[in-house]
Amino acid sequence: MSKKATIYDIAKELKITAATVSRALNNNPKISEKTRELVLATATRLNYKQNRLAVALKSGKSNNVGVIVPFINKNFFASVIRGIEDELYPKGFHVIISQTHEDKEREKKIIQNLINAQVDGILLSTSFTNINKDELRFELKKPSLFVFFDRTLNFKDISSVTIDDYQGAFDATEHLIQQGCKRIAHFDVDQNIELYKNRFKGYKDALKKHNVKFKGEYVISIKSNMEAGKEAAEKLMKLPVPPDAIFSSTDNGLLGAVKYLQSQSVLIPETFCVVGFSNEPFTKFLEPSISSVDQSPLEMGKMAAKVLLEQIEKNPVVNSKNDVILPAKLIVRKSSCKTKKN
Amino acid sequence: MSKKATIYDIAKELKITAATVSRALNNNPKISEKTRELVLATATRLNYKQNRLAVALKSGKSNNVGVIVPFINKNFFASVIRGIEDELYPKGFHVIISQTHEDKEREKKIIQNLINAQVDGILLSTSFTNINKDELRFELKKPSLFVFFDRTLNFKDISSVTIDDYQGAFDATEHLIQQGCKRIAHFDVDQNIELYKNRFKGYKDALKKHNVKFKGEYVISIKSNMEAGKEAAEKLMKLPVPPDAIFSSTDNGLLGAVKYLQSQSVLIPETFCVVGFSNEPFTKFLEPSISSVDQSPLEMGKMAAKVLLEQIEKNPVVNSKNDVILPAKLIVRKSSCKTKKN
DNA sequence: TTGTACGCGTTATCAC
DNA sequence: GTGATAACGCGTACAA
Repeated sequence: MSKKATIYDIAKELKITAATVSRALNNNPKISEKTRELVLATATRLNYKQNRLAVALKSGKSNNVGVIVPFINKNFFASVIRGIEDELYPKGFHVIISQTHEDKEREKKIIQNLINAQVDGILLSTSFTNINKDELRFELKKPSLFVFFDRTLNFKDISSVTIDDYQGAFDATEHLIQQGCKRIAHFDVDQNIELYKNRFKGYKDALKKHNVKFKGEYVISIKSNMEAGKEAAEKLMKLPVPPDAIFSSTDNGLLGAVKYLQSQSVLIPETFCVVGFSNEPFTKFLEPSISSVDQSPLEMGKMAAKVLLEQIEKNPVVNSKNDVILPAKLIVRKSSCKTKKN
Repeated sequence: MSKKATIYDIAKELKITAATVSRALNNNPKISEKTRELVLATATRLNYKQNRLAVALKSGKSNNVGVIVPFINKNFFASVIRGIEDELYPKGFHVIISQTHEDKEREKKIIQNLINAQVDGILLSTSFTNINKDELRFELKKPSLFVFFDRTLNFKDISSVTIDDYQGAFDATEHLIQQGCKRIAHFDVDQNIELYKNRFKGYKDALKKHNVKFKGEYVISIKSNMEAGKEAAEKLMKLPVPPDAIFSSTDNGLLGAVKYLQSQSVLIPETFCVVGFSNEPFTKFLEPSISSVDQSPLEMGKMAAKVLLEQIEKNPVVNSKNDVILPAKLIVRKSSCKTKKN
């Protein structure tokens, strides 16, 4: 019972050859009913388990897919991975997780590692710090297949799955305007990141459409955490003409701002409205509940997995780029409803 | 550039043997400096990547570890996995994630699958629904190595890493008593699960220690979600003598209760105190902030990984069981501080 | 210091 | 329908 049984053991047991056993196990049509049953029976008796490593080595397909994220214990990424796993597992793929910790060097090493592990593809949400496209570019040179999700880099031949950050930001800002807000501030995170650039653009365009004057001092770049949001809010409220609303590209940053405003007895939403981005779980439970743009992480994960599978199947003939943009959905809650409740 | 380079390709290039190449690549001492450099140079030139599949097949070690959780997109599990990955990745292991969706059959299949994939070990937080120990028992019969975490089953020869649920519950309850609460209710989840049983026991023993009478009608079994907590709170408040505090084994359930109590204008913590379990992120941000017992998921993940690694190293000689119990830490916040602020 | 030969567990291509 | 053999990529005794 100590060693794992192989097809060879089964063969010896039945005085047949390993090839026959393999055929029986794989439902090869050219095999007699009798031997098949015999093989299957002894297989279970010996507690035989197919060695996927050997199959992978032989076939060149590991049936493993690598997933790279900055951190796994962040609601958004955890949910994306959930979507990926839900899509991939039923098709016989395993998901190998790695975290970059926002470290560019680590990201490179992880990619190397996954390629060494012969993964059939890699789903990647790249690190903020990874600005040097060319280095990554080198890694991405086949033979593994990549798909970006959420945090993409703009390569000509690599597919990506994102949400419509521009539209989401546009809708959020327009909603604030329609609620009667006149001076809408914006929390930005990093204009080097495509996704934050798009949100900023959506914000600006919504202002323009409704003839609301854009003011540079209302836009603050912050880190995505409470402290930064708090400081930013403080700065905003000390302006000669403070804003009466914030559209934030980060829920976490907005949270700090909300806490600060409440500590200053600013009434939300009566005199000040806020909308965030990401629809983090806590937004629903706060008092007041926070409006936010949902990123449908589960769908994103599923879609990214689907796109990858397609490319794996048609590999390596076509090099078709496929950029999927999922809709961003504004979730309106109390924090942005001056007019009535919700 | 299309096919992956192998040690054979390097050998041919240099008119030496694959064996020599292998030695050079593995820093075998018995090799000339010259050839080593030559090999290394052509290796990078040909963009050679070691095939971990082949190494694994040859050595019998895949350097992959399977992790099985009910869902990955739950803060607790995501954080445990983060801990596992943080511990394992630097040692050259990859983490393969699978989710059971609380489905017992799926759990069995996943274990099979991981064993087929030749993982070196499995870290498992078992499904609620998996009550039939004997079936799982069958799967667990070597040669793979298992370690349970958080949701354990009581096997005589399988290690586990948990937190001290009993102590955490005891501390939480005692804290409520010390705050002056006289009638402390308890939200239980499922007494079939070891961990909830221990929390219930901690609750009871704390009451006993302080001579607070235990009342059966104050204990309600609920699902771990808001709706269930809401209903339970409603039921409690309609009792002839309603409680003045709740110690809940689930933060999510408690959240529903809090929302209900607030809707009924019950003052928390002035006239009603609550303490939860898990220290979910939202507990910190609510108004009032919710006291909760922290489960240190990161540490749990790291510890589970460590225990597994130890067993992998001494495998297969000793079959030493190692049950690690991490401390549970009560985080006191506003929701349970009748006396002063926090 | 390097080459030879073999095995890890499977599957595929020939034969018979 | 089944057997024999080669091959996937690598590491390692053994020999030279």
